[in-house]
Amino acid sequence: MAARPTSKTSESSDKVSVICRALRRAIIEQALEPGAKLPEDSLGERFGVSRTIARHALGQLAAEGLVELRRNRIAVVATPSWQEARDAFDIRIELERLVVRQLAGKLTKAQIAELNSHVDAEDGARGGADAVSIRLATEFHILLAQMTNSPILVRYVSEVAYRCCLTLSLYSRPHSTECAINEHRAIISALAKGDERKVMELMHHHLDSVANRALVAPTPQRGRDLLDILAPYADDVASDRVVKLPKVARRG
Amino acid sequence: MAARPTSKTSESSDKVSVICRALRRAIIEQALEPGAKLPEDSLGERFGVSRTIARHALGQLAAEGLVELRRNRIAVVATPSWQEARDAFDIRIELERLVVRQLAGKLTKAQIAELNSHVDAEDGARGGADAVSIRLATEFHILLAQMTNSPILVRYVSEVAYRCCLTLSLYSRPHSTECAINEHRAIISALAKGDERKVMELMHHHLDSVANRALVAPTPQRGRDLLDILAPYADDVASDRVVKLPKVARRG
DNA sequence: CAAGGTGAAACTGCATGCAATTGGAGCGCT
DNA sequence: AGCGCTCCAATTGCATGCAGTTTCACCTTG
Repeated sequence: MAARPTSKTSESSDKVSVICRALRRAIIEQALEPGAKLPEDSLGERFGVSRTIARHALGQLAAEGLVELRRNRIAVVATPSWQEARDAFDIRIELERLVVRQLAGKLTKAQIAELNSHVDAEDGARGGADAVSIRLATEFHILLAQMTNSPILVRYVSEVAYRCCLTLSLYSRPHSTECAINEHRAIISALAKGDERKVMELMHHHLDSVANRALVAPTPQRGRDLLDILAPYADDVASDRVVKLPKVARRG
Repeated sequence: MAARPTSKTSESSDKVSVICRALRRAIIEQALEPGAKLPEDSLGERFGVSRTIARHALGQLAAEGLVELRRNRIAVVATPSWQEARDAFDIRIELERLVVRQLAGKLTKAQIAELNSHVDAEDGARGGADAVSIRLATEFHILLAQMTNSPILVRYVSEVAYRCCLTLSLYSRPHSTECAINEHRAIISALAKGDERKVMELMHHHLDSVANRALVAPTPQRGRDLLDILAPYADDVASDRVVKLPKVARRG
């Protein structure tokens, strides 16, 4: 069970994939906030490709849930509801428990070293920008998933982790990354020991506490803006077209 | 918790989405076998759209893992390895346990009726084509997922279920759908009773037995064709380009 | 007859062009 | 000012065109 052939369907060095990666990163580092507009033209211009390609990339990202695509409208960075955020974390917990269950006691020394050095990097970035810390923390989980050698699992864990990352920028308050790092270390050590139960419990607790720390409250009223609040009520109206709102402060 | 707004990012009535749905269905009903070629031109012609659209659809399906896309080559219906099939089922088990856990004891009478009538339909189709039985069985699981009102969960369960469906056509022997139907009924009844533990156990057992019945053996030799058998050996060669095979019977 | 080379057809990768839709600034009316 | 209307720039939806790559039938050669 040393090494399975790695890639197959995903992410070659297509221009499309390049743009996807760039946007994904920009989104999880919060350079692009939820709701940010992503016009095909501008994207194409910025990346030096035609609209066709930019459009295709947006399609992929929409499939991953990072981007919202509405017919005839400018694509925007996704703005998951609080409930969706919670759902994403629930799914993530199950998937990552599966990851560590498969990994417990099966890691090579080299892999453990790789994990440790990643956490060291997380540690080193503690003083820097929040965005980088978040990205590194996310990448730790993806790194774990990759060690299962299961492309499907990698894909799902990555996707759901990115989504969670996205929600952090919406609902999170300034957080201390410190304990998360310690939890990462604890997980590595339990993995090395091969204690399956323990590591699953650790991962569960880790993600659950991240979720609880991040997703502060059901936010009954302080949703992002009017549109979000009214969205459910719009179901009765013909399409998803809201009635027509008086001018109101919108974020850029 | 009556009804959350349904769609958002996914599957409007784009031409692209239409094609995706059509192909997805064709694939899971095995009208398109794994390995079948999907040239953009032909697709476009058949669905009365341009290559651009067909291409975009293929991109989406590739993101779902139903189609394999290799640069400059004709897209083909995915041919998952046995290991990937097993991985898919493992993930599916976790996801669907999550589904029924969320659903236990929370279904309305109408929903239970809907589930029952679906299983009746499965029952009715027992005499007919295998393809239809398989599709209906898969749709039962997707129906369950939809009742969670969690779009993310719906998406992942659907995707992974389709993938599993695909693997069935590769590695399955003629199977009896009968017991699967009974298991579906048992799940409904446990859901209605609200017995969370029981229903999770039932679902686990159900999927596990489907997987074990389907994924017969590591299939050391009887892979689909020469190319598959040789694929691992091709890793040493420069790219993924196999050495050059003597002419040999290929399907198609 | 098998192995290898060759050219045309098939196909993909990508850009561009055109029609249709949207959104928002500006204007007039109250 | 507030509200509604109109019209134009911005933007998307989609088809088509061209260049580069792959595939495959056919032909040549040993």
